[in-house]
Amino acid sequence: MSRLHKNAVENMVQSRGLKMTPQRRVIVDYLQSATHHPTADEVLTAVNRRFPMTSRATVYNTLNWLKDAGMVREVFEGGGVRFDPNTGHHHHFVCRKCGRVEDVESDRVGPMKIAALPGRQKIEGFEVTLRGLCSGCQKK
Amino acid sequence: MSRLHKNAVENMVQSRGLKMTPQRRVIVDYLQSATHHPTADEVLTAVNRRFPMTSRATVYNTLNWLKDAGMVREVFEGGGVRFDPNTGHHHHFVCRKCGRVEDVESDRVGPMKIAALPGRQKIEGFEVTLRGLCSGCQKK
DNA sequence: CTTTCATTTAGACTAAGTCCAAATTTTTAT
DNA sequence: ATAAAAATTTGGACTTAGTCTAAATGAAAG
Repeated sequence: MSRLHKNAVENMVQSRGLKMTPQRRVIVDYLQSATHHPTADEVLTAVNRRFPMTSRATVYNTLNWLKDAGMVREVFEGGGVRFDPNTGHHHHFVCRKCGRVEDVESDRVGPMKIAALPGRQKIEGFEVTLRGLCSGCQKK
Repeated sequence: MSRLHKNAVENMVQSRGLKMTPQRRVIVDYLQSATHHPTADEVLTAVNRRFPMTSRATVYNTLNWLKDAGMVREVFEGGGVRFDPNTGHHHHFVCRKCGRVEDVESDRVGPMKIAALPGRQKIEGFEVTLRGLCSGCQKK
């Protein structure tokens, strides 16, 4: 597990000749401490609590820039795009009832054999999506 | 593997008191014979080759109606929403370059052990997403 | 063939995201 | 500390995906 961290971001910014701004700091802080996978809109709302003038463009700029640097990942689940600050190899659990998305650490899933595909695709990696009911939805 | 089939659709239409129209027939035909997972826009383009006046609304209506009947599945991969006419259990390959999504039959992926999760989720199933380069994108 | 009722259509509308030029801020060099 | 250079922010216009609507059309049953 390798989670987004402020220091790593500051280093990366240095080495790429980019600039660190208050807005970017707030975005990174928010992603760093998120306990779920926020949407771009949730990030925008969060930043606006500190810097009410922050524009959508700035949020998307920063998010895309973190994504290009491999420091956050985009996750497409439940019909929306979410940002995952955990870029290590891991899997997801998705509740079929409430749509909640949770991380599943790599070591919970055993090794798996994959046979060659018929279309000469080059396979570089894989992820597993577990589906079922989250603990909250089992109670009902 | 249980793939969308014209006859099954006609039966379903009957039993639900719906109507079969030329537009719907073309959409079903296209999905039935697609070798990948088309986006709504690809479906629209395909239908328009036969019925140039077909509106976006009709395509979405039909797609949603097939989805509600469990005859196609929505797949959120390759950066967009795609429609999968194969509703049996299977996996996916996603090209990181062009976003193309292809089916991977269940039996290509070996058995896999999954350890219990920390949050007492009830796991009902899983899917694997293979990532890499499709044969087309390897050539360039 | 007529009636009924689902369906199609174009266009208005919304939400998510990108792009732009002008204004601003960070950083570097003085 | 200051000015110049370069990256960034901003708001708005724009695009793309998708939904909704009312009026016109078309399928199917009797």
